[in-house]
Amino acid sequence: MSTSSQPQFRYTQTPSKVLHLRNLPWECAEEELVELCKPFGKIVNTKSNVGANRNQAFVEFADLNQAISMVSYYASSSEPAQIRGKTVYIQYSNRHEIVNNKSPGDTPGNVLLVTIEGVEPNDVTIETIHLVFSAFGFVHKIATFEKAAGFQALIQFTDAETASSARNALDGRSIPRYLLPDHVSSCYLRISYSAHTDLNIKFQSHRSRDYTNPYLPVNPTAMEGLMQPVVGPDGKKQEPQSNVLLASIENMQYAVTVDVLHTVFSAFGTVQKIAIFEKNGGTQALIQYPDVTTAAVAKESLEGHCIYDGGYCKLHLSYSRHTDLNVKAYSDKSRDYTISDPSLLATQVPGLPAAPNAWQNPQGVPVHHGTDYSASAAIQGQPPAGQVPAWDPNFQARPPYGSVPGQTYQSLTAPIYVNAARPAGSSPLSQPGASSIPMQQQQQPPWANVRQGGAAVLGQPPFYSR
DNA sequence: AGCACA
Repeated sequence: MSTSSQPQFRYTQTPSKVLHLRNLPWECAEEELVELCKPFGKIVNTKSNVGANRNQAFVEFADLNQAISMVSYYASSSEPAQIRGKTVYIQYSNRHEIVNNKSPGDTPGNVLLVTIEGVEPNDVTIETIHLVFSAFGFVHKIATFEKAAGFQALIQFTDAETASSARNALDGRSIPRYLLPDHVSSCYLRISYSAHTDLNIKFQSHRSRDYTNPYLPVNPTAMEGLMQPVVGPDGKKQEPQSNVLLASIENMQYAVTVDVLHTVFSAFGTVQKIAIFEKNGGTQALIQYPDVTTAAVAKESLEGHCIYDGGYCKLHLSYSRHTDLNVKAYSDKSRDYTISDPSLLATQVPGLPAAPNAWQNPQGVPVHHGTDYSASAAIQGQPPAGQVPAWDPNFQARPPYGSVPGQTYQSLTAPIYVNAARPAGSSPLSQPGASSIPMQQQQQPPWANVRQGGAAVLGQPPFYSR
């Protein structure tokens, strides 16, 4: 009898854009896969360290013919495909695309995000970190900070290759015992790539260093104790005030855009910058004011209130530890209103006064994480030429506020709004057609109209419904 | 040396 029950034979596999590579050398890097495969076409995705032995990988070409050309070439070649002198076996994968293979931290860059596990921040000095990572090349800058994930450091190398060698050598390893205090038994490094390319270090301090600029001033207040919690009159700890507010948005039934936040928070003063990001499955935003006083007023006025009536998009506010956000001048998740020249909006020239403190917000800065290898321009926060973001075309498509009442305008991206069609009594706070939204810009945002079926509470900040 | 669930 034939063995027809076997699922697949190698000679009957159907071609696929995705190739399955096995017998790879130990810890084969994605760069090595790309080197091997890119002569045959454009690689749009990879997945390495697959299988029990982590010695298999997948490579996806842009075009089926490119995958066919690679398989065909090595099928008839006298020299087998090799990486580090080891023969690599190549077949068509039985899938036709690599799905969601990469977390952002796997996209190589010159800056590493290092989480130091099992230690208190004081156990590992910045000098120790510098020593350990200098073994792989010149360390330009280091910024350390404490996050929910623990004690972390951003370490900037000259290039992605140097960073990669450090990551490959140190990820999962411990800092040598003799560099640690006696009471620390183990200290594991978890290393991924940061999306940053250039850290902005303001001061030499116990938490940050710029080794490219020895004349950078030493920050007297950046030493111990700057961020000690303030104790209030009731003895409770109060978080230190800041000009930057952290807003958590609860029950977000409607999209909350940068523009929505800008209008809400502009009621209390000039909003300099906004960044929206996802954290712990929820949506959060950072809103930067010029001063602490303005932020404090906004916080007190808005805490617990809803952007939309009916309990939708409820705001919870706290003070951020940030003082100056590093955000893209214009993206769907961030805005820098301090850049006034429209030509700068598109290019965000590095080194402008308005682009500081890259290191302060390693997780909050919205960054495009493309799986395409050509996406590096976006990672650097600079839109490719010719792809200058435009204002939402819906803005222009809408009639000015106060046009025919009752007329409905539908947007692809927002819930349906109806001009001034708010049911009487749904909110005692805002009057139809008498909005006092303090507009900072000429553009007419879609939500300036009142949402159908309930009064939006935009526009009269001191009286938001709870 | 033989197919991924993060």
